[in-house]
Amino acid sequence: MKKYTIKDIAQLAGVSKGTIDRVIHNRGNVAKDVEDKVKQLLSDINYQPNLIARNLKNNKVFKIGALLPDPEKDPYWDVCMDGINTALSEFNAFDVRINTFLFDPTSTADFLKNNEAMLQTSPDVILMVPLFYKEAKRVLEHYQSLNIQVCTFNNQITTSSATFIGQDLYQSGRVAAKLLHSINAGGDMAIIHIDEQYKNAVHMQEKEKGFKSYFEDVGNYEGQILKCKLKHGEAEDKLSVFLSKHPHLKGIFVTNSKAFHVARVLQTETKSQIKLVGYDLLFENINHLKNGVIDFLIHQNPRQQAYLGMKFLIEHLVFEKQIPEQFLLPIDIINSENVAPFLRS
Amino acid sequence: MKKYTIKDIAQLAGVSKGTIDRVIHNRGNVAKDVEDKVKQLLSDINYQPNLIARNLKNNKVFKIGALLPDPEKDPYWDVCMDGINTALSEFNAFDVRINTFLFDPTSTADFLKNNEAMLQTSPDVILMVPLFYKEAKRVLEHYQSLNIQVCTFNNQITTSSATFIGQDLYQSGRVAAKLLHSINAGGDMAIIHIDEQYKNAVHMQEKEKGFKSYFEDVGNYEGQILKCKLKHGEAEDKLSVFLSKHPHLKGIFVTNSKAFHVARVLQTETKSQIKLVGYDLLFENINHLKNGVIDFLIHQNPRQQAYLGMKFLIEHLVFEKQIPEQFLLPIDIINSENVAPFLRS
DNA sequence: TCTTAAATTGTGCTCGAACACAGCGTCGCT
DNA sequence: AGCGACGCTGTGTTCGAGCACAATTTAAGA
Repeated sequence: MKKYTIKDIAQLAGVSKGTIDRVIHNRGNVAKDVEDKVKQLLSDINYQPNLIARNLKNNKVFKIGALLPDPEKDPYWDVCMDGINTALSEFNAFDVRINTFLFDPTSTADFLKNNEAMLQTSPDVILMVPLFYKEAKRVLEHYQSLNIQVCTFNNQITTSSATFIGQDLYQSGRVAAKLLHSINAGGDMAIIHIDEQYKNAVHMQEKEKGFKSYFEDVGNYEGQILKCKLKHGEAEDKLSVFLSKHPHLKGIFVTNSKAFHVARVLQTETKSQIKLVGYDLLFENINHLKNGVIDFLIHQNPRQQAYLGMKFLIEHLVFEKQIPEQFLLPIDIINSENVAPFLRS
Repeated sequence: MKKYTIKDIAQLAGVSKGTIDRVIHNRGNVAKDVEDKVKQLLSDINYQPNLIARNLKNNKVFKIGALLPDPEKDPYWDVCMDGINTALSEFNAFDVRINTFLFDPTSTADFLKNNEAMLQTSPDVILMVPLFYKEAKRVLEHYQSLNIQVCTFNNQITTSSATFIGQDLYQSGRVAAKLLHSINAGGDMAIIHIDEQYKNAVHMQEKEKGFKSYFEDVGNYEGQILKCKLKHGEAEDKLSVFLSKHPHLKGIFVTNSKAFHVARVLQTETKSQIKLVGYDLLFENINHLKNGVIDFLIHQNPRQQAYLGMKFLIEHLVFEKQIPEQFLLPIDIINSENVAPFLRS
């Protein structure tokens, strides 16, 4: 219960605080028997250094590098900065500085360029969205060799040792399936991938797998599970064709934040009975959620992901806390009635 | 960007650090013109004192009093201690001590007794669940007169100035309504209050109001909205009678954590088509969620409520942060597929 | 003008950890 | 014996804020 200081321990051990300090930091120049005795004492009383005092003395400016997709190019990333700033303000007692670099989420070259720029600022730790698998892998290996702690979020680079913060995508596919199953008596279901690029391929595949696995677990589900890929620009036209081909379709699962494209098409059909589940609280998605065309959205909570990443990194720097290898956020189910508080928290 | 210290400011103002300190803390004994000049300077450079150094010097032990319902009497409260301990461990760099007092959630006398005991420990700030309106109101007024900062959660005492952390109950009723509306083609709905006691009356009424308001907004909803109150002990028998009286019933909304009672009854009916929505991740509720008798649960997140309360209080003590008057948590929708991570986070 | 009280301002120590440096004893070598 | 080298230990300063107390200036009264 009582908090021991180095001075207390010095007195107990009958030596000076300098010697205790040498033992604690393994700085040598301590007689073997004294070292053993002090080490024993330290563990006996479970000595915890006063981190306040340590930080005051060290008086260090911690530098964090952030490498994120540019929200101007994709509004999905808009809220990340909020999360980062929340974490920063929680720790504004400490001198933590951040250098943010925004890359074009469609350009691997821009990713690498900004990564170089970030390296120039010689950050102590790094927060990044490893959007491009191959490039991110190499970059992460580089940081590991430099012994720089990294937190990644949104995308999991499984081969990397960097900490990952995000959702269980397979399970989120199952959540979507369960939702569509709940709100439909039965019928055909469609998994729709929109604007699929190789960078997101793994994402969408995991969700698809989870979705399918749910209906397999249900056991001889009466309807069919269809699949449809749509490319940018032609998405809405192709979708209309797809819908007319499948009149028994009862539910649609869009595997990314582009559900609003589907919603636009469904909206034109009079009295569509097709239920729609998608991802992410984009402005247009929320509008369709409120007017009833989208039934549920799954919230991936990029704000919280960025917030947690920052928090982990800062606590690591300031308190030398260990960062978990992986942190999976809960899968938030959103409908028209509970959406409001998620937009600000 | 640069961090100014008292010494820096003293130099800039051409006085000693003692004078700066007197100005900052309004301790008087400073010539008017010097005071004005220093104050101007402080605001010009937006001086932020180094809270690390302040805490080191003050070296204070902060005492928090906690007054919570006993989890042994109602398992709903089980996870509160987890939340409290999480907050405590996040701030273990500071010397924050907590004295927890558990009261019987069925006894106002026990609430008052434990409150007295807590007062004896002379806490700096207090975290409490003001379960009993009348008694809690008086207690809170007392603390206000003692100038002790209080965080309450779970129950809102609207007349009090104490901070409240919890959910928007009216809105959570709307969420339940929307969910039942989504998973049913139509039909009668029942709001079921189980074990209603005066202490929870407001709770349940708010949820009921929200639930009804949703169906009013839908506009000439085809089914009826029924209501049913069940008392402890006879709940399941009375419910069977109620169900046989209302054969067109399609959905049930249980306004507290006792949905498992309804689930037990529904389970016996072969192929029941009645959908069920309730509250809280109790063990038995989760089992029924997984076997499909309960369709959705609304998570009130008592762990998070307790965690946030502690966090607010500690940040207030340590960093002198202001605590918001009210903090409403998002309303989490839980089904069988996303329940897992909520049990530990 | 001198004395004394009051008003103002400056100095120095403290908190706990980190680390530089000084001190001291022992040993070996010439 | 004299000398440095080395191993070990103790001392003192630093970080920034807070506060007690010393020091100085100013005002007031005789």
